[in-house]
This record gives sequence, C-alpha cells and structure tokens, in this order.
Amino acid sequence: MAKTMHDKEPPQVDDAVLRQFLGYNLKRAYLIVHSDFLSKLSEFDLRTPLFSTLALIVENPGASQTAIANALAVERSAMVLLIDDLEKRGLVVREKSPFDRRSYALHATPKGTKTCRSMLKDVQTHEDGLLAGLSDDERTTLISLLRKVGQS
Amino acid sequence: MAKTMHDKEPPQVDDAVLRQFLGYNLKRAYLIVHSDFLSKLSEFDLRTPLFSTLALIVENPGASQTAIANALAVERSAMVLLIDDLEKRGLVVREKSPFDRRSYALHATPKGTKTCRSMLKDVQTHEDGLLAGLSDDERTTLISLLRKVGQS
DNA sequence: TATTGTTATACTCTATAACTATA
DNA sequence: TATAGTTATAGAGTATAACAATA
Repeated sequence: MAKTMHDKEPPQVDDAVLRQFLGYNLKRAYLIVHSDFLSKLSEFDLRTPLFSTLALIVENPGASQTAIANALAVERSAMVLLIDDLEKRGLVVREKSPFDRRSYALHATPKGTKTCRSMLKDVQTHEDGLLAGLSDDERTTLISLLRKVGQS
Repeated sequence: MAKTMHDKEPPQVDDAVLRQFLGYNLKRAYLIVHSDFLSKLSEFDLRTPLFSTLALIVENPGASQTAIANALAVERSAMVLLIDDLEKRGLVVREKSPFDRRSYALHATPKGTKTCRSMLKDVQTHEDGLLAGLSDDERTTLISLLRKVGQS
C-alpha cells in the first residue's frame, strides 16, 4: 500500500472545539476589529482607553472621574492616569465640582471637542470599511445581540 | 424660580456615543463573558491561553508549537511559555516530530485529555447559564455573525 | 462610616528582536 | 536563505490595597 505525500506532513490545526464557545468567537472578532481600530487611532496618537474616555467626557460634560470610570467599566485608579494624560494633551480640564468638594467636574476643551468629533467620524468610516462584508441588517442584529449579552 | 433636587446632582453618564461602534460592543460583551469564564476556569487553576492551547493540542495531536500558535493568533514566543507550563502540569508532552527535527509534535497526556474533557463540559455549562437570556436561535446567529466578522 | 481622587505595586497578556539548530 | 523553537525585554492593560480629604 503506497504512502501518499500527505503521510509526510504534519496534521493541520483546527479550532472547531473552541468555536462552539461564544467567548472564543467574541475574542477573535474583537482582536480583528480592535487591531484595525488601533491602526486608525494611531493617527491621533491615542490609545483605546483615551479614545473612549475623551468621547464620554465630551458627551457628558461635568461628570466626575468615578462616573466616567463606572460607565466604561474601568477602575478609578486607572481613570486618574487617563485624565492626567488627556489633561497634558490639552483635551480635557479638571474643574471644581459645584456638588462635591471631593470630586472634579470634567470638561472637554475646544481642542478636545474638535479632536473627538474628527476622531469619531474617522473611526466610524474605518469600521464601515472593515465590516463591508456584513449587510446593514446583519450589523444591526450583531450589535443588538451583543448588547443583549450585556443585559443578561 | 425654585430649583429642583436635580439641580444639585451631577449629570448621569451615558455611553451612547460609543455604542454605535461594533468594537465597543464587542469589548463590553467580551469582558462580561470572559470574567464569568475566568471564575469557572479558576477551579482548574488555568488561565485563558492555557485553556485554549490545551484544547487544541487534545484535538490536534502531533501539531507543532507554531501551528498551534497560528491557529490561536498567538506569538510563537508566547507559545513556548504556554507549552512549558502545560508540560510542568503533566497535561502535555513535547515529542520529536517525525517530519522535521526542528519542531516538536505536541501530544496531550491521559491526564491532559481527561482535564480537557471535564473543562470543556464545565465551561459550556457555565456559558449556557450566563447566556440564558438569549434563545438558541439568537445564540447561533450571534456566533455566526461573529465568525463572519473574522472572514471579511 | 463611606466615597473621591490618588499612589504604588504587581500580574497578565502581548509585541519585538535576536539567537541556535535545523531545513 | 528561511523556519522552529527559544530567550530576554518592554509595554499596555488591569486589579488591589492603602492613604488623605471630604461627605
């Protein structure tokens, strides 16, 4: 019985065992989208947490560090460094809270607001390109199912 | 003009700006599923990359380190440490490849195979519980859309 | 007592470059 | 010359505990 060429090759690797798990598929999809996202974000010299923090401050003027941290599921201690960074860049300012002398009221500067708008637009365009393989319906369904995971 | 109580409270924080992005929804959903996954995995004293590496070795006996690394989108250098760890635990062995003296043929030990089976079952049960809010159809659709993201 | 912002610390995961032995 | 495995290192992100000022 003659051996074929394939007998001299190692087996191919299949990840079907892991594909049954939602967690695995989530991670793999996130890696792809995030890596693409980062390449666009690097044009603004920003990292992911800076992007989302700036966006929430622009849209929620006067919020405290803890409130932003909670909304993003980030630790308060990490938020301190993020605000430090955004403040150094002149995108955000810490003002005194009129409600509580322990906390700050965060506000975007004009530069921060402008950067944020341009950033959101560019990232959206970039994500649209990456997801060209999905129809509008599929994309809406996907996001809606992802949100449902967060609510369960 | 009398002030209401609400005038003495800071604004609530809303993340709607970010919810339009697939990447943000992916990350938030992944955080929830992964954190739940870790709490179950800790019973086996395993971390996420050890779990997925062991599963692929069990299902793809004889595969090389690089082949497993590629299938998981992990660096070869990281795979070295993962295999070291799995080998120390007696779950996996590095055997000489019959095809290439540079590479190893990875094989699970009986203990590794047993651990993997029990691990996969437990994690699946746990994930089912977490996703009780989604119908079978919704779950199938979600996974299929996530895979489609990876193929675009 | 509890909470806000802060500091320090440590751990996981990832990314890169360079080396060796084989191909 | 290219590839498999290895080593070392650095960085990002995250998690925890403790402290001072304020509630």
